[in-house]
Amino acid sequence: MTLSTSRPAPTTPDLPAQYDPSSVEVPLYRRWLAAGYFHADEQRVLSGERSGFSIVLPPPNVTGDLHVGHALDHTLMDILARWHRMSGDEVLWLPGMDHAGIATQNLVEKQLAVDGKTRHDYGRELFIEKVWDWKHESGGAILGQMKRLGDSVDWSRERFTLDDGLSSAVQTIFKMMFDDGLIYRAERIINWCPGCMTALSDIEVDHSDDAGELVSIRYGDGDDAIVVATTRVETMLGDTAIAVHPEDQRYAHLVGTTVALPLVGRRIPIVADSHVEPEFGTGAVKVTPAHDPNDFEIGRRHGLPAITILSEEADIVGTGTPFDGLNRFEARAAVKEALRGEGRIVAEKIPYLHSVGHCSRSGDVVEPRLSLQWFVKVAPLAKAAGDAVREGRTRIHPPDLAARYFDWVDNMHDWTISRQLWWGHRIPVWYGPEGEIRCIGPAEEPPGAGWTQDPDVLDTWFSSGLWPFSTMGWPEQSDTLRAFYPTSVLVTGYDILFFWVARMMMFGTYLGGKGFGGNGAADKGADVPFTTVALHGLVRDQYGKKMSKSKGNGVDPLAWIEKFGADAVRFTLARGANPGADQAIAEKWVEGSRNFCSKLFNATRFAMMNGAALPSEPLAASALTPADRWVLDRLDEVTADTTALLADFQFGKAAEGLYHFAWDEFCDWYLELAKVQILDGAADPVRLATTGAVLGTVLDALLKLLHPFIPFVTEMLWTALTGGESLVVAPWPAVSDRAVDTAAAGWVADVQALTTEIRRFRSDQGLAPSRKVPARLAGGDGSVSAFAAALSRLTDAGPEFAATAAIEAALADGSVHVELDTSTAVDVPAEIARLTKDLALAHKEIEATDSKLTNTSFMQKAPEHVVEKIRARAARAGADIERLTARLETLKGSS
RNA sequence: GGGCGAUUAGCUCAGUGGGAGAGCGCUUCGUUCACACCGAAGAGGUCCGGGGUUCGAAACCCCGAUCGCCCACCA
Repeated sequence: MTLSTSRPAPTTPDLPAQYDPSSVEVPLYRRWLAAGYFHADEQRVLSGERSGFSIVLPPPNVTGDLHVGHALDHTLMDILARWHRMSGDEVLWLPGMDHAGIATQNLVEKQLAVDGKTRHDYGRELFIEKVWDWKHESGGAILGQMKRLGDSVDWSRERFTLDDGLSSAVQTIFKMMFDDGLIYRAERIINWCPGCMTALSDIEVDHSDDAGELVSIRYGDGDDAIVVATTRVETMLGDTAIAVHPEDQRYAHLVGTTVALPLVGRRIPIVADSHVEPEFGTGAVKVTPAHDPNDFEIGRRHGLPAITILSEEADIVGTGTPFDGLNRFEARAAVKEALRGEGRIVAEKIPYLHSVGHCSRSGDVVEPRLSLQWFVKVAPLAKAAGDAVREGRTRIHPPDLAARYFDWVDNMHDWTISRQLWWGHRIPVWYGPEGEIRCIGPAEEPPGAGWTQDPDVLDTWFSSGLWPFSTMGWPEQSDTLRAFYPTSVLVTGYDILFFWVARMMMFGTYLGGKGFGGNGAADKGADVPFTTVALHGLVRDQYGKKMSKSKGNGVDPLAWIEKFGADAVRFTLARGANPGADQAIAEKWVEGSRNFCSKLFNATRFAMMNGAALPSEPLAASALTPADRWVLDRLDEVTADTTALLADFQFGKAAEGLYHFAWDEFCDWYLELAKVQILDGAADPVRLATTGAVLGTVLDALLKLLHPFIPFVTEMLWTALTGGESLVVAPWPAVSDRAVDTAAAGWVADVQALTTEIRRFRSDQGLAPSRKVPARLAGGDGSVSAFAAALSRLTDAGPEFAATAAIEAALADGSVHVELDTSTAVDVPAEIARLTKDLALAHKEIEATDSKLTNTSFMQKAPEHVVEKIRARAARAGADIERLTARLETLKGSS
């Protein structure tokens, strides 16, 4: 359509002709930083001026790069942070990094290996210096990438898990737990990674079903012979017993006797233990207490010795056999060969799929190994962590994922926290000359000569488990803790519910139970580290497949940011984020989000060219057209919906709702109707001004609502539109107290329905769009003139087309209808076919509604609004049939 | 071995008791000045299968199938 040239000369807004995110986003972020918008002020909270809202960023590994999972995680956190900031909360979003013990040490060791060196060539002190050097040079690339994404974190509070303050927190809580008997040292079977040469906790072990070979070996001879099966043949060198079930009659006569261990010659007892399942295999099992957790327990019950036969490198050691020095896999073959030589292999090459543990870092097969390590006694801590969720002090969202959490906290084994590494928090325990042990707090002096500190460091998750409060200054009493602890919400993927969330809950509830460490800080509600956990899913590729390096289907979010803008990447991720559910992403979808940003840009620019501006005084209801009232009502609904959805962490639905309002309603209909009003308004300054004010009002609120999702483009447009300082600190839109105008909504619905019908008619008839189709209104009262004007603009109706046949489209009240003139070149057979099809559909609809309306049980039980809806459907279908039949007869008559 | 989730248009997914939806893709038409990163009109689905509850089921219950994920010390 064409706007009249008689309207006032458009003002050219201070906006470029086309939106280019790359030239806008980086400077905008710099401006935000310079203005200090992201800085949190404790005093505003402590004084009661504002409510505090806090999030700690899940610290990325210092070795890490921004991957698409981070981009999702960060986008959702930023949406919450920006939304709360606009809502008037004092927001603290605290960033930082994790030292990532094994990962980082491995990485630096690999660099040393290039020069043929190992960490031992440097020694502990120098090696750690080298890691720090690396950290300062190339670590933390992700922090720069976060800026590119637009994260509104408070950079002045950036923390690192090895910072002095955090180290002090680690040492403090270690000593507290040590003194409480919750940390102990013991010789246990632990997961040992021969590649990394360190102990691992359960969660650092990935299990996979590997194909193995089950080998049956005969121990003893003659009547005393007993056959056992194993997949780890080499461990027989460390056997110290054979176990059978106590009620297994087959072996009852052997229990209490001994048998010679093949190849070694030691005599080992046959014991009865109910752990053995008589139905499995031969019902007899070899017992290797030093290299199998079950066997260790059996050994303990029966007082069996544990003989270690594997070194830290997983080589056979100390057996006094020729196998000493072989690695475990060589030994497996060699021992089997030797046993075969003695005729002791009863069966072999039996394929057996069984679960094998692999180091999550190096991939090496983990070896269960008896070892002296430090442990956290988990049961009491896990109980408290579980209760906090059971009692609702911490809510898990979505709630069904709480089941997984309980599964974990209710079944966790004691946690191996010592690591045979150098990079990390060194265990604050010293050993004295007389075998004494002393745990040293951060304020204490280390003991003097003759004492040595434990060489091991703590599991990385020990320090990251303290993250919510260690970053806020604990164990010192701090205003930050008082203002912002416990944190408001923890946002993370459900995949680290066990790894991280549960550990933070354990430490947080432990401290909470002790009055938060007894220092009086954050005394209210500080019994949990966060009040809500909002879990999102994993990002997958466009076919729903998990992204991985080996599959080559991983994506680089930065490449997309460069190509389409950070807003586009953020909006795509937000749109796909349904609580706890995985989502797929593809470049095409990012492109779609970019298009949305462009659409928003063009719409705003156009509106500004046509006088869009914030009204200086409230809109006068009397000056508003039905279209105005409709769009303002819809804006209220969208504002209320968006706010409610964000409060419920329904990011995807919130984004979706804004997308459709902005594009399908505001751009597609209101802007088109506004053109009509501007055209008419050329002679009516009040109408012109009102339209500009409505455009300004809607855009102002829409840009605010979208700002948390797409902060850059909205900021640029909003400052241009309103001259305001920044959306970052602009107030979140409120729902107006204006009553919803249902008549206006009906008016617009009618315009939409009729417009669509007329367009379809033209399309079906193959009429060129350049050809005018007249749409004349018949009936109705005076208010119809505005309707007619709107309709004629939207459909390009014109006078050139003379009328004969008519399609009657009834309005809701039936008082107005539209006549289309179709005398020229109508494709009669095609039109008849279309009408016949529509008629059939209408009849089907009548059947469906009739069957309900004549159904007495339905009429008795169905709620009134449902019945009303069905009556309306029936009425509409009835009218359709009448109209379609009439037109069909006309057409048939003319052909 | 235990637990959880999914199955809706070609693809990715919303919809959880009352007329089958969105984005992308596809077909046709259109560069009349906000936007071709656009507009208009369309095509396309026995809502995995089978039972049940209900006036009414894509939705609730049961059984089954397929896929996926998590946990797990069965030699």
